[in-house]
Amino acid sequence: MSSVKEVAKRAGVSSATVSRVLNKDPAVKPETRNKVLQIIRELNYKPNLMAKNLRKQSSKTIVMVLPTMANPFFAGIARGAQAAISQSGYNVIIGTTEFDKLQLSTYVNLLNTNLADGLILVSSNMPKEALRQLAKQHPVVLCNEYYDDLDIQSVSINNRQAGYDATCELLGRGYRSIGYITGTRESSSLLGRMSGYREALQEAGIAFNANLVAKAKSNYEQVIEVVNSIADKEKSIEGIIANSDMLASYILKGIKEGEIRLPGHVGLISFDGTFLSEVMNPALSTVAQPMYDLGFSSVGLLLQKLRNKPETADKRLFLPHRLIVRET
Amino acid sequence: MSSVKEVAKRAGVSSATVSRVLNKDPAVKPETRNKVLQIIRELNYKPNLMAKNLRKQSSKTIVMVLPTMANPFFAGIARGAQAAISQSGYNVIIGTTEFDKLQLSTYVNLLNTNLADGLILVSSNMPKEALRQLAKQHPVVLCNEYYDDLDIQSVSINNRQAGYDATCELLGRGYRSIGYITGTRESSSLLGRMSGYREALQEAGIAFNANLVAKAKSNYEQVIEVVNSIADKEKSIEGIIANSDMLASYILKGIKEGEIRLPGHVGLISFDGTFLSEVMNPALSTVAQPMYDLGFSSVGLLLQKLRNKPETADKRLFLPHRLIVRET
DNA sequence: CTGAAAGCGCTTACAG
DNA sequence: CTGAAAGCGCTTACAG
Repeated sequence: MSSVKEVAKRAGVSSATVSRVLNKDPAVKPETRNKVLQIIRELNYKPNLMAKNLRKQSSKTIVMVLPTMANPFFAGIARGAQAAISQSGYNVIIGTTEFDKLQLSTYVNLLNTNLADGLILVSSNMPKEALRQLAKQHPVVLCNEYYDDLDIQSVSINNRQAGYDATCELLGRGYRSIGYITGTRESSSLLGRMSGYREALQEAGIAFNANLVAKAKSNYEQVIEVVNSIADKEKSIEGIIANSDMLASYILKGIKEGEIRLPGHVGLISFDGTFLSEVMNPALSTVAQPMYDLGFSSVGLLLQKLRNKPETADKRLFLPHRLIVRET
Repeated sequence: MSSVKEVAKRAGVSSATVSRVLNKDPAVKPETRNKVLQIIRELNYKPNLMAKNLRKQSSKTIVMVLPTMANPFFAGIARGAQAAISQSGYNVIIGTTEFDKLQLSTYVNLLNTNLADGLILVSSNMPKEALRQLAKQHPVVLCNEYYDDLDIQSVSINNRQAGYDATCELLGRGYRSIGYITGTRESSSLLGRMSGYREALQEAGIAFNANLVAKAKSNYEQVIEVVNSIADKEKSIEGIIANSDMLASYILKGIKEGEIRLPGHVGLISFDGTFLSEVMNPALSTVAQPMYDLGFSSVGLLLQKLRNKPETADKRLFLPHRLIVRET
């Protein structure tokens, strides 16, 4: 493995000059530059970026932490992130917590040990205080979640509006008893959607009914159980909003298998708009999120921070969602 | 940000001693160690791993390159990889090529610039010669693919056997005209499966019919077109093997939408066994691959190489697959 | 058991 | 336009 030193020796110049050529310093005389470039080619020299990064005090690496890759929604966000980073000169370490709180510290440690320059937290349920502390010390961008009282840049859809839109669709079909199935995580996005849900109900003159709302872990058995328990309590249920395509796909399967006992036809709208929603039978009505753009923008905003560009005015970036009505 | 130097000063010792404490050198006197550890806690000192890695000439990072996260099969492999790396002291950069050949060089460059120590190529279609060169210079592990004449460690299922098993299942139902739909990529895994397919046909006394085999890009329209073109040529088609759950899900959708014109009922078996196969309606029969273990083992083998452990005897690790017969 | 010194491979302020 | 020297923050062979 050759080094600047070796290139320098062979080119008859100093290491400083080689470094200048490498960094496209225009001050270098053309002849010198060409000589150096030729030697670089001859030796097939590649700079050691660990050394460069140490010297420059930057790892040129960012971290994106997602709950899991098992949900295509998050996989879509990761794709957007990859695309955004690809020509930037940065690398991205994509990590998942798999819903295990301990894991997050692993990734935060990358910041503390100078292995990463910034962090994107996707659908993180990190406590607000911890988040505040973290963002004080390192560049952080939130994806999908946001806190009005925290000065952290975020990217997401307008969840209140999205919840409102989904509910209105079901109300528009004449349904008055509408359930809401969520995952087990408390989150600002869920709160937003729930407030839109309540708002739409209120406008329709329907009282909020806590019996119609329930949490389920993201596995088939739990979802079946939870939907049945709602249906048992509220025989008149006509519609269900599922907080993700994954949840909705389990519900659909449960209905088909006869394991979910619903009183009759029930309208179903989910969130995310992954390919799952297209491919299911019946095809899912869903509030599509711009997964790719969510990931892409998150990276864009973080890079902007890292490069000390003047920040965009808004601390919160809202990307448009889109209600897609299909068969459910 | 504090450094070993600062810790050393405050603890009244040299940097060397601080470093020894950090690295759990047993030679350090207990009193000294405790004093140092106390200062480390007081200052909340975290070592700069860029510096450490430069000195140790290892990035403690590996790269896993996958075709895309959009396919849950690859997402499953990534999950296994994450799990395997988590307690290892290494980090993994997970990259996707999104079927763009140029992208791969980005990740290979991480090796050349000392930003990564080793590489896992998942379902890579890198040309064999390039692969040989690469593996000469860097630790490489292949996942899903393998080359008998290349001395590179690999992890995969036994694709010949898997193709054989899938075909036998359809033959066992009495079908004699069985199609095979693949993606557009040439690969050793596909060749393996095809040879199992042909072997099973031959054993059943059925001549191989090239009209029944076709490639499609992984998008709905292409799959519809390709399946229809086979069905047009071979009116008697009774069974289809799809090279992935993704392909099969498009076929199912095409049938349901009436866009695929099949002569009658057709048996369908896919590969992978992602959650898609469970959740589709009808539920897919599939040759399940141990996604998680494929990712996990790939990382395990690469770490073994990096740590200079004596390598396991076999260059090829075959993990078991499992035929799951559901509704299709 | 511990320290002084060298060095990993870069970059850059300074001097000329 | 270019070089000598210092330094990023660690680790380790050597000496004592």
